[in-house]
Amino acid sequence: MQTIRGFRDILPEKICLWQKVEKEAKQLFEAFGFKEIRIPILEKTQLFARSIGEVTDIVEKEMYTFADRKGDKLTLRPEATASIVRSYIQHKMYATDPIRKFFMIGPMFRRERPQKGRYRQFYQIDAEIFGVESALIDSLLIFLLNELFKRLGLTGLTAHINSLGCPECRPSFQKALLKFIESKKDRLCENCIRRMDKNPLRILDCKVPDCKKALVDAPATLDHLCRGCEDHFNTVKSTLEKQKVDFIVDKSLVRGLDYYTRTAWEIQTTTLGAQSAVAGGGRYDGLVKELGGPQTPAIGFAIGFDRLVEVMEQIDKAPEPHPLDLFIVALGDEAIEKGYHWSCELNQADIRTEMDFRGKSLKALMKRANKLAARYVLIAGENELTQNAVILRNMNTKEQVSLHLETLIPELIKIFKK
RNA sequence: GUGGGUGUAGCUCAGCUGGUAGAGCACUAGGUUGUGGUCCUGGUGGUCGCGGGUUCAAACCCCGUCACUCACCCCA
Repeated sequence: MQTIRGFRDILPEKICLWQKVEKEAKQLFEAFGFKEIRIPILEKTQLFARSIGEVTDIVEKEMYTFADRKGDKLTLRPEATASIVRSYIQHKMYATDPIRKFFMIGPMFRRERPQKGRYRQFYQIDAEIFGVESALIDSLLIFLLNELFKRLGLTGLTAHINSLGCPECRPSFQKALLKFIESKKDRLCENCIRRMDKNPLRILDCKVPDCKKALVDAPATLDHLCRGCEDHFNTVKSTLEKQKVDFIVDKSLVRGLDYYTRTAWEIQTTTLGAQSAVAGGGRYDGLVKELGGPQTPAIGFAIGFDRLVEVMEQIDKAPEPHPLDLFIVALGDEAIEKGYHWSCELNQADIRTEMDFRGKSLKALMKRANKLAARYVLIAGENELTQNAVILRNMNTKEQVSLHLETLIPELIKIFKK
C-alpha cells in the first residue's frame, strides 16, 4: 500500500518548518486584522466552474469531480477564493459589515502531473479582503507578503506585478491583441493558436521561445488601461516604492483564472526549477456579484505552502536542539513500574520525559537516551532503590548526583523549570 | 495529457560482456556480569518495483505495467 499519485505524507521530521510558517503567518495576519475562516474541502462543482471559468485548465482537466450517492456533482476544492466568496454571500456578511479580511490555511486538490513543487494535494495559505476598492489595499497585501517572507528569512524572491484592466478597458485591448496575433499567426505554436479563441490573454504567457520572440511587441493590457485602472495601478506602484518593496512590472504576467481584474501579482523564486511562483494573487472586483452577491470589490492571494517550505529547506534546517529533557533508565521490573509513575507525573508538569519499557540493559538504554538527545538521564537500578535513591546524570557534563525518592519529583521539577 | 531519466537491504548506492546479490550508514548483541556519543567484533535484514517473454541460466536482454523524478502545459 502506498499513497496515491501526487499525494504525500508530511512526516514528523519535516513538520517543524511547517509549524514555523504557520505560526509566523497567523501572527502577522492577525496584526493586520485578518480573521481565520475555515471552509469545506468539498463544494458543488458549479461554484468552481462559474468562478474560475469554464474554459480554464483548472476546470477543464484538473479538478477532482465526482457524483455523490444522490448524483450531485461535487468537487474537491482546487483553490480557496471561490469558497470564501460563497461563504461571504451565503452568510450575507455584506449586510452587517461589507469590509472583511479573511485568512485560511489548508489543502487544495488539482489533478496535474506531479513534479518538483507541485502535488495533487497541496497546501495554500490564503488571504482575502472584501469591500475595499482603494489601490492601497493592493499594495497592503503585497507589503504583507513581503513582510512575511522577510520574517521567515527568505531572500531572492521578487514580486512581479501587472494590471489586467477591467471590463471597461478590456474589450479595446482584446481587439488590439487579436489583431496583432492574427498578423503573427504563422510564427506561433499550436497551443497558442488554440488559445486564440479560448483565452487570447494567455498567449502572452507562452514560454515557447519562438512565441516569446514573436510577441515581444505585442500589445499589453498595461497600454490599454482606462483612466481608472491606470490611476489604480500607479497608486499601487508608487505606494510600494515608498514602502521600499522591491517589484518589477511584468506585462506578460497573466493569471490563469478568469475572475481577476486590475492588479495581479506573483512572488517568484529562481530556486524551485520550473515552479517559480511561491505566491500569487490579484483583484477580483466582479466575482462577488457574479456569484449572486452585491457588487463588492475584492482582492486576495494564495501562498504555495509546499513550495515555501521547499525554499526554506534550502536555507534553514532548524533542528530542535533538545527534544527531550529527561530519559528514565529503569533496570528491573520494580524500577520500571516506579519509573512509569515518575514519567507520568513529570509529563503532567510539562517536562519532556520518556522511558523504555522493554527491560533492556543499562548500556542499551544509555544508547537510546543518547539517540533521543536527552539532556538528563535518571538511572534507577536495584542498588539505588535499596537505598531509596536514584542517580541523575547530566549528559553533557557527565556529572551525576544522587536524589532521594521522597523528594524526587519536586527536585526534578525545580531543575527543569529553571 | 505529452516527452526524458530512474526503480537492488530502513537510507545512500555498487553489481563488468547474462552464471541465481554486496558495501557504507542505520538497527541489534557483545567487548565492560551497571553508564551514552569514538573504536573493535558478530548478527538481523533483499519477492533485485510488478507481470510476462527470450535463455540451460536474467538484477542485467526484450515487451508490458506501476511508481518516483525532471520538463512541457498550467498553476501555488
